[in-house]
Amino acid sequence: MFPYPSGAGLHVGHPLGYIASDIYARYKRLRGFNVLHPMGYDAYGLPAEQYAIQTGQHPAITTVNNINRYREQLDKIGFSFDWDREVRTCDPKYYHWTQWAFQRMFNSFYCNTCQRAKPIGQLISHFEKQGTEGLDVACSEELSFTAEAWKAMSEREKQETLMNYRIAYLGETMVNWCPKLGTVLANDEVIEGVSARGGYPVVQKKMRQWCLRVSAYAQRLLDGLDTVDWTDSLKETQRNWIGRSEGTEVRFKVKDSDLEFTIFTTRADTMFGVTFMVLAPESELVAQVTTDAQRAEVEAYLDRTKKRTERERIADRKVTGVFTGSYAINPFTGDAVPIWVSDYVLAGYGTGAIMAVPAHDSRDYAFAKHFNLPIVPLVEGCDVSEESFDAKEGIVCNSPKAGVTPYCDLNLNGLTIKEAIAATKKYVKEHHLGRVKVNFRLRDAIFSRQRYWGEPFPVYYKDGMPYMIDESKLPLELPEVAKFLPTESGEPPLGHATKWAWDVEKGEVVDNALIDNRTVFPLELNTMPGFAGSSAYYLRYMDPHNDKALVSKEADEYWQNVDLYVGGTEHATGHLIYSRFWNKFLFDLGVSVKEEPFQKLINQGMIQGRSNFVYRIKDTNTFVSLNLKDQYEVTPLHVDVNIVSNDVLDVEAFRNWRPEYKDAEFILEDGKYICGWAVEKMSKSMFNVVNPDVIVENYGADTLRLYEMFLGPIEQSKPWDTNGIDGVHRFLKKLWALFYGKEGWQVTDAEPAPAELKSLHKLIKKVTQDIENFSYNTSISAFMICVNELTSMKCYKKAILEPLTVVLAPFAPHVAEEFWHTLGHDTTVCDAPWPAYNEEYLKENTATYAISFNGKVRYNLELPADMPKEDVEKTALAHENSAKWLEGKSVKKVIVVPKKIVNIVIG
RNA sequence: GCUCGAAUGGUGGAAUCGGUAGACACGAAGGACUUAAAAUCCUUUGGCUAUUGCAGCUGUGCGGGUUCAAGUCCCGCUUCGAGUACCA
Repeated sequence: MFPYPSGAGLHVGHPLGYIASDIYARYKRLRGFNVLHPMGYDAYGLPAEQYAIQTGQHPAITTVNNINRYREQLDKIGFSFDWDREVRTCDPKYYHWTQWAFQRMFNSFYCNTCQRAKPIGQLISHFEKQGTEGLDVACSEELSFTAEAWKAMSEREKQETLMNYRIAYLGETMVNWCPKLGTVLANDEVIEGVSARGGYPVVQKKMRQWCLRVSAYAQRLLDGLDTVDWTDSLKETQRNWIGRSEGTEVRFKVKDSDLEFTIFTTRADTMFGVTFMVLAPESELVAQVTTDAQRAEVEAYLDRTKKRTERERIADRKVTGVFTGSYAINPFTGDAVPIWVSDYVLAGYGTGAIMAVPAHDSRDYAFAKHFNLPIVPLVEGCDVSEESFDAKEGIVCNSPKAGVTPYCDLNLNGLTIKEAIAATKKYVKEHHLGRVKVNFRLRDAIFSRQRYWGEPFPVYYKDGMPYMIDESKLPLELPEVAKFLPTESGEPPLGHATKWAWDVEKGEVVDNALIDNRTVFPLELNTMPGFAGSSAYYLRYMDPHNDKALVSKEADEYWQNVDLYVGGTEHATGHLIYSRFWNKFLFDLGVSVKEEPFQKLINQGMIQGRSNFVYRIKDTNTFVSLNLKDQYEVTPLHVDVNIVSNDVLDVEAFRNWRPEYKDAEFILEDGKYICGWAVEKMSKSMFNVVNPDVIVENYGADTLRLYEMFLGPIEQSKPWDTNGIDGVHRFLKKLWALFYGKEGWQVTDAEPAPAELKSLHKLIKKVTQDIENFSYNTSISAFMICVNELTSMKCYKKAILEPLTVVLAPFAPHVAEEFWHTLGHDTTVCDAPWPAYNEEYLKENTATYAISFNGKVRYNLELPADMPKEDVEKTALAHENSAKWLEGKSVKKVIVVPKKIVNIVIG
């Protein structure tokens, strides 16, 4: 995953994933593969713009500076990136194709029957021939009109109608509005009611916004997860986010009225236990069903809920609601049940109306208890006096109730819940009471941002409706503005641009003054969100300089999709959903050859900071060492980890660190000041940031690479602790000592001994297997063992060191390169072939068997390695040591385990 | 609440199919070399009891179970982490 180049530069945690993929890339190259290992920058984003607002510095300048700093830092670590393929999302040559894809989405609709996107022209001809008859397509709302009605529509009406079907569409939707940031945010950019960036409050607001019909792809996004090699937990996160739910829609008539409305339920089996209905406050039905007697009360309630922000609703989950005065007729019982309004029903999910079955739904139960509504249990033997019975298991009863004349001929009594759901679905279908329906939690993505630093939309407005500028005129470049803030009239920052109008005839951007709404029209003022540019960048790497297409057919067919993608789990419900959606759309267009963009995904863990503390005695400038601090009243204070070594404070450095500590006094233990420590986020304010540049300067790039990998499994989050780095650094020095003795270069051409070959081949085998499993930390252990063995055997023979150098190359490329030249090669180590290991060398002559009795190991026995199982058994039983364990007992059976264990079971 | 994952020495972590738990590394203790320091090397290092009996017992969050054999499998808990949350 390419990085967002932030102003803080890289800390030691950022390169982790890049080191892991670099090792894999180098390994695959050594095995003879053509590897595409690229790098680029996700260069549009809020921080550069916020910085611009504060300082006036143009975000483009900030961004370039940050990129240069990133590049400098990355280069120090020695990555084998193919920099010729670098992409930057803010480069017009790049966002040309972001805009292009958006236009294609605008000009497409989603056909549910064939489960793919199609050109909007096909939809128009369908309308011309038969209106909406026989149409099964993704849409914002179900429309129904005839061919004649379509033809009678004005141009504007037609455009409005098409909006309902386009994959990129302008929609009037409830959005997450962040007043502080002055922009809307996507669902994944809001966490617990506040913005992910900055933590500012977010409110719900209705706005006309560009949206992407991601929901149309919900089923494919779900199914595709079965075809990719990702961790189960990440797939599970995406499944939850997509939230497929199979259920039934049922129509309820309103008593004494022509009105009817539809509810969605996954528990069709509970139709006989409905005791009231609930509408979402935002539902249009509320006004229609409210009786005059209740009107004042209902309106007061709506008013109150509107004022509550998302955050307040989360924080305070009191049961609230109001009766509308109307009743609905249950189509299964004929009963009239009251219709209520409550904010526990969401307008955005299902139909915005529910049937309440308090006996079997905890939320309905709480509501019923609060307003004293009846509760009818429907499962044999369940107790609903204290809480609802939500489990989907048991035998149905009371459906219908005994002794009541049946209203319909459906009887669910005696069925299991599963059977009852199926039976009800069947009944609903046959009697046209509703339909079987699959709902998804996944919503369409809101695609407009009221910001400056993002891709401009290639869109102009005519008669209030959006039109795409000609595809051949792309890219539409981001204009200059005087200010990066919203305008006085509340328009986005692009409202400040003076040259931001589109001349259709000339096909170019012209001055706003020329707008005449005949040939010159105003351009869109919103920009695209961060995920626009980061959704298809991997395709661009395959063919980065192509100005005719996002990617050529040849390049795409050659490289296909990403074999190995490395990045954090924090993108599970953002980038990794959008990217999959975007790629599936391009797949439908025939642009991408693979339906899933990322075949294998590895989630690298976060590197946390390891903070150090000093303890100041209250009201003094005296600091007390960790293990003596309990004798005083102390305040723990963060101290810069760079002046602490193995938790021992450099007292002098501390006095010089900040002026207020110049005269600090210390209470030491064993002559040292020991600091406390804690694992926290790596951040400036905790003084625990470790810069990779400093590590490279002190130990070299290879030590940094090795240590980052040695720290633990890639997937795991772990604190950075510079202390352990000496271990891997020592390993490199020992290896160096094999090549260069005290008298210098000492590699010989002598024939290697069997023990030396064994050591080498053990290493090659282990490293080969480990790299394939991304278990780099254990590989490095294997290197250390091998080098220790070779050192103790004083083996510095070329036949051993040469293959060793090659397998080391992915991990420590600089050192390996140096050795490779020393060994007399004028090629680079990257061109070497990966050495094969020979099992012959690994074979043992003798094997040590652990002889155990009833699972307890008692003694060891040396036997020839190729001794047959039966002979091992006999020898073990016959051995003199066995006699004392067998005394007075009989042998029940003997088990010889491949791992050289003989277990003798005795009675 | 629901879903998923994890728990192993002072620390990071090994243990691939159920087969001698603690590889490798850090830290710590002791020693060699050195005027001294750095660097390097050697020894010890889960706990307990021994240590001129060189071994024994115990031990992978807790309680059970399966098995000749469990860190690993099964059942029931505890704690921590991640995701998600009036989704009907």
